[in-house]
Amino acid sequence: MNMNDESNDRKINMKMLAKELNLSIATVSRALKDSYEVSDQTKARVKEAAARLNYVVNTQASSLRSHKTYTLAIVVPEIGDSFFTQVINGIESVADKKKYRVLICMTHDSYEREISVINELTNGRVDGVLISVASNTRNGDHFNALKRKGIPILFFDRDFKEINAASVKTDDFESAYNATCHLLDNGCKKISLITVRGGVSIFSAREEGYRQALIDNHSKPGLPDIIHCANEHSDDNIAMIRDHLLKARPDGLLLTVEHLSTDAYTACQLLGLKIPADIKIACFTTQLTAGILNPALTTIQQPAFEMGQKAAELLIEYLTYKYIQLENQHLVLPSRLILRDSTSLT
Amino acid sequence: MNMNDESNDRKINMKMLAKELNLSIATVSRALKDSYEVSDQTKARVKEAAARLNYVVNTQASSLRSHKTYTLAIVVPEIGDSFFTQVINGIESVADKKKYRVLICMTHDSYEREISVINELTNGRVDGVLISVASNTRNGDHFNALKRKGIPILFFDRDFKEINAASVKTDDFESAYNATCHLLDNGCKKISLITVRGGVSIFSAREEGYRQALIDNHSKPGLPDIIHCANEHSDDNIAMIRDHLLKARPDGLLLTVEHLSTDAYTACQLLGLKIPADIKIACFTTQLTAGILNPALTTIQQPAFEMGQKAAELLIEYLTYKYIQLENQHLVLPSRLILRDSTSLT
DNA sequence: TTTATTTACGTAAACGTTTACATTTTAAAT
DNA sequence: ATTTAAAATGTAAACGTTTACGTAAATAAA
Repeated sequence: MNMNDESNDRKINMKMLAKELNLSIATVSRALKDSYEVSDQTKARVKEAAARLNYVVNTQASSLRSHKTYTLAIVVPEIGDSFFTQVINGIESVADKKKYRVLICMTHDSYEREISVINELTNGRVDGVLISVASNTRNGDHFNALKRKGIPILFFDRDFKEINAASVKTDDFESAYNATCHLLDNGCKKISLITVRGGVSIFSAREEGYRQALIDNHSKPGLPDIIHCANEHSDDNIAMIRDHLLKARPDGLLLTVEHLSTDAYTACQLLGLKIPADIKIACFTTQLTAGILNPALTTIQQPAFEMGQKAAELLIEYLTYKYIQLENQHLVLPSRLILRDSTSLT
Repeated sequence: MNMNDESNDRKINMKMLAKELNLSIATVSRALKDSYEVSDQTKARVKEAAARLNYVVNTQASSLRSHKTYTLAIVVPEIGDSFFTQVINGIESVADKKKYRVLICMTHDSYEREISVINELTNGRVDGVLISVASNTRNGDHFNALKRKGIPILFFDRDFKEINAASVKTDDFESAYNATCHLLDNGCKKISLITVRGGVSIFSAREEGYRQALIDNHSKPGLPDIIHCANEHSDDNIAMIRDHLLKARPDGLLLTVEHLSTDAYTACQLLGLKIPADIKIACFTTQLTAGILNPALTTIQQPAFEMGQKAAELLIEYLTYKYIQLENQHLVLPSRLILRDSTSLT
């Protein structure tokens, strides 16, 4: 590698390509975009030179001028959650095919951070936003601001119902209902729901499914029994669950969110409770490790990857041909109840 | 909300702010950046108006002009891996403080995708790149191209040794050595290493640690015994491990990467092998679920979050004050061996 | 008072694209 | 050969910032 290499490589733009080829910048730009206005021969020349000189378009200049970024924002509470990870992979898989990029943003499940993340996105960095809202989001002004700037929004999994926007969700009510029935069928008399604080609709839907299953099965007094944890893995959660196990003595637990499985298992361990003999547990999660836990965990497995795919397809469809009425699109994908040892008959 | 709101909100830029305030665009720009060239009174007026009108700077225009993006790229094989997730969170935590954003890119552990991701980043989208290389990356031209464009690069965890660049890693040799010794101490006579294909230096370092521990402890013939899996969770891996368990009959396994734990546990289950009675297992992982597996898994826990923090601090330090010689920075952080039931004496 | 310095602002040229519009070249129609 | 249409290219103005440079007003130094 000589000094020439070094200096040549520093910033090669269309102007240089144009000079190299004795063409105007306009023609170079069009050739690179396969415009019908430029001859095949010129296209070939331009592309050859671009490849040879390692030219890569400056997306900032490009989108500044064209108002198109070919980028989708994905806003999630956390990426340390197998569900969101799989959704992201689903989104990325279709985005990639359609020549879109993704910008992953985390809110750390905080309403305030969500506002600032969304506000940042109003500046034209992205063409659209796919979001799973924070559990304590209590107002949708930031979403409306985004919509008013003409940036379409689509909710996946956790939506915010006051906002009129497209959504892709799972059948939370039904799957919680079915899981509760399964626990009842396998002999549970006293099932508690362990869920998280915050007003996210999917959690209330899961709660409703749990309640309805109890009603339909003539549950004993003292039920429903619901406790609310923090929406992150924590020692407080373990203590809270342990106290509940001691006081209420449930023989079944339905956990509404992935990270609660570790806390619930730990609490049972601390008390010497045997799963499933003393207490049966089912959890909403997509973690692959569920099958090798002690004991293997019965899960309500959501179609996370597919959810991401559907969400991205919908949004990109809208961005490409504006003819679909995005706001009216509401998809519901079915979850699967995967039976494992943690709820088996003893 | 009336029609006025709707239309007012659509695109508010510095020009409009300037007109609203009877100032020049330059003064508005400077006021928003707290330049010493503008009076406190004017700054206050500008900021008030900006807040009132929901102005947010167009980062594309800004970085196009200033050649500063205040964005770091994080390039990882996968985000569905607790280690990378935690590193990302570490990076983000310090980036946030220093007013940097992060752009997360996945290579899906493919050399080809890595090239295209890195090439995309040469166009000025980011100020620097933090990367953990794909396991089959066999050439560093794409990294050199990036460096030649003046974009600094820093490797975390998985580096590419032919490239002269900063790195933040863990003590792979020592921790593999210690884990192997621990297995030997607890009675293992025949320990196999389960690792992944590809020429990433951290895997060879872990392999060397394993080898050296065997040598130092006068291991039996037939050792070292090493098998190479695909670098993703797969049924092939399970089959491969099962075959190995049948043929070689090891009484100890050292797993070099997180996702192998599920495969190894599953393979043992299939063969009816009891952990730790029949076989003891230790694994490099940062997963929280390790403690509730069946049985709880002994882990070499890497300081993932801290690694992210250190990496980001180093890179941002360099970007802010160019006086440190980035390429000469090589940090090694110690891992911790967490003893659990999967390797306990029986 | 005059001159020098400091403070606060304005002007205008970039940054690297895209694209409406104009122009030239080539081919087709008369 | 002339006119008309189509194809290929060029010109120049945007997109929304930042910043070098210039200038006027206010203050300090002479």
